[in-house]
Amino acid sequence: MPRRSAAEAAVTRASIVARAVEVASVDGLEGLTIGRLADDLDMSKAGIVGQFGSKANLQRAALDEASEIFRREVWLPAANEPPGLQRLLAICDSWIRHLAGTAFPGGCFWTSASIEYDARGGPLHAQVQQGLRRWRGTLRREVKTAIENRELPADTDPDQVVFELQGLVMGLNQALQLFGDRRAVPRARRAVRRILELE
Amino acid sequence: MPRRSAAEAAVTRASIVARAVEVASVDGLEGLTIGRLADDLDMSKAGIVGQFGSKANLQRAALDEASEIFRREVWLPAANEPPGLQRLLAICDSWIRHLAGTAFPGGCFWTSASIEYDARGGPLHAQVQQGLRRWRGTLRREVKTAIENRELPADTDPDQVVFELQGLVMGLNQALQLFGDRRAVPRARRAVRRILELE
DNA sequence: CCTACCGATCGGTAGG
DNA sequence: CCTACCGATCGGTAGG
Repeated sequence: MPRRSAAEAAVTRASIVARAVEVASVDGLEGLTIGRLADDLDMSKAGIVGQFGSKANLQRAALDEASEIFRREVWLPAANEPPGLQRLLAICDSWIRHLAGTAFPGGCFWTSASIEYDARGGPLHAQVQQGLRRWRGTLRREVKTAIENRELPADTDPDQVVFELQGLVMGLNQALQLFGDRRAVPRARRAVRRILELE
Repeated sequence: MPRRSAAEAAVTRASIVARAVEVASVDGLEGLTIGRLADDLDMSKAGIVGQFGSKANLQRAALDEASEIFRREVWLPAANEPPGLQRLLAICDSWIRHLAGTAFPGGCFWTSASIEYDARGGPLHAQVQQGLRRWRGTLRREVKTAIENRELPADTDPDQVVFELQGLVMGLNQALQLFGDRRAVPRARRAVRRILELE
């Protein structure tokens, strides 16, 4: 018999994950510790371990939650646009807005996770790789549709565009987080138009 | 009286720093631990602490060494080129070669350090910020010279170019490290030409 | 979800 | 640069 109802446990779990996302966005997923989380949330370490079984599961849950936030802030606002250039531009718009906003105190969660696990093995490496690979696929699909729609030049290379957009966003994140330079936001918007050869 | 000569101590110190750079490039500067380093080098923890005084000093030394490697691999090969577009292109060339090479097992040291400290306070935040700010200044100077030389269009925005180049390199690092995608190297070269409007 | 506890490892010190 | 040691914290378990 659990000491709390399933509903109460779910609320607790959600609050743990929310705090874990905040901490990880600043200190990294490897910087998460169960003890600090317990302290922040005024609960015992065992209470946290009991919910997730292990630190690795907690990290996975935090990455899943960050994923969901990204989907909500970046993909969903663009999902209703017509496929092709219009949706691609909407995605870039909400993507830049997402980075300029306050979703994560430590900046782009995926960029951090990518750097953290790009040279490390383990399950989190695979999860990060898979998430980013999927996002690249989403972008590539829209570029391809835009080419088919003749909204972009026929000789556009979708992989080149996706590559350049991904880098752009990482540069924006650095300018905003490391230098606090808000001028990077209009620069990023301008770079999007240049990458798509719209100016 | 030291137990070893100053020359011996310097050799030891250099070997510690070299290993610290390797470890930090994979696990981050925060992932460095004195104990692991001592193990890797078959020496005692006290031997390491004795050389640096504290973990923070060891991290600083590792970042300084990474800085020196960057200077040697990226700046020096371009330093003899005439200022302006030619030197800028040489820098981009050696920069891309540096990232595609094996200088650091975990990929671009500065990108990792930037992500690690962009939302954290402390002395390493300042050191990373200063190093990257200086590099941006170097790039901007070459862009400005290229404009004065009429090698780039008069309406080129140096800060825009620097911003885009910096992002490009971060994207290249992700493609190479997280995805092991060597096709990103020619893509990066092409993106340089696009950013500078040379194609 | 709590208290009480485990062995391992952390950064660092004392003293030679 | 070593041995021996410090208190603090790590992830995690036992039992309620």
